[in-house]
Amino acid sequence: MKKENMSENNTNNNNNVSDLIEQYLKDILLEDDSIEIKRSDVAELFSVVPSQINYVINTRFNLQNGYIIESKRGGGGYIRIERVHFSQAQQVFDDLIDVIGDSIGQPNANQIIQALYEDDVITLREAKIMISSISKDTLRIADKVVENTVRARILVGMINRLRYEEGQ
Amino acid sequence: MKKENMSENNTNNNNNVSDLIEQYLKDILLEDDSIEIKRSDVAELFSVVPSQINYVINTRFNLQNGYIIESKRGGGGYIRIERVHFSQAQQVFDDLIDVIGDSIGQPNANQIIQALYEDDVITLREAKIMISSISKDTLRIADKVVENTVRARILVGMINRLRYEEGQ
DNA sequence: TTTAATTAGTCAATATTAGTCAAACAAAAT
DNA sequence: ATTTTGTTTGACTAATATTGACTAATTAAA
Repeated sequence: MKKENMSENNTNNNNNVSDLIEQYLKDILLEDDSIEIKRSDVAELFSVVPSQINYVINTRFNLQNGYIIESKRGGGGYIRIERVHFSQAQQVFDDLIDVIGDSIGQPNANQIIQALYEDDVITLREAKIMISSISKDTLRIADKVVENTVRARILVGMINRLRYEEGQ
Repeated sequence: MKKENMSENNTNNNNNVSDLIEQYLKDILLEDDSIEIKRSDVAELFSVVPSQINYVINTRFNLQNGYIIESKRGGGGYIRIERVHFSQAQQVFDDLIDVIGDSIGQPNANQIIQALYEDDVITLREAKIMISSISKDTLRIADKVVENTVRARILVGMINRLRYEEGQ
């Protein structure tokens, strides 16, 4: 992972608070793979409204950037930012997701899962779990078009989950 | 028996008393499969009102989480928390499917998957695949009622798959 | 057997967080 | 100059935790 500055400014005359908050969080993440913050604390530290923390997280700490966010509301609530490590097979995942598109039938979906298994990306048990999750009998959606749409989403969701692992 | 939570694999420094009580009870449960507490004692230990113990038990020690609760009022009353071992009892698959019914929200579904992981019925990776398959963001079904129905079917489908895998 | 004491359960009000969304504003691009 | 994109703000929403008044069950004492 590089930590180079995004294109816009190597010139540090940056009075964009969101960038400062981003840098603040990334500095802490240099120490640890995962941090927990209290939204209101960070907001106060930078004198911004709490929802700006959400903005920073949504724009700079999303999955594409290599972070997973978890949070909890209520007393003792928190936002956790965790850095993830991407697996090798990104291109394969991209291609598969491309093939799936936004609709896929059960036979094709099974083929894709089978291929992942044969490529040692997933185990046999994982393959079986995935197959059962998208089977026609499991979904039981009357409208074929909707069924294929939902199946595509589930399959893409699971494949996206294979992209990364937490921790080191 | 895993002690780390899937979503909390790091040092967790939050000030939420309910979480502390949960951890306190789970620490004791590491020794024994079943414990008996006196509600008022635990409440006093953590300086909370007694009914908060009920809150902790209801939210963290329900069947979905792999625990059975029994209690008795009156003099010498108690609350017993008993850990259920999923892998030991086919029956529990039935109970889980019963709990799921034909509709389930994402938080409850995640709890069930988490419990299956903690009881070594599924691996961490399998748990994460399952969670992503039923997540709100994956399904993206506008109608909440339909979403919960589809989620229930997917989860039941996957759990049934695990049942047939039993005994490798 | 009746009553008192001793437990746990329920439920709703309140408190404490984080999330969403769209409007206002600012900066960059055309 | 205008349009497009990114940032900041705050009103409203949602989730979770905490508290306490009231209820219910059980045992102990009168």
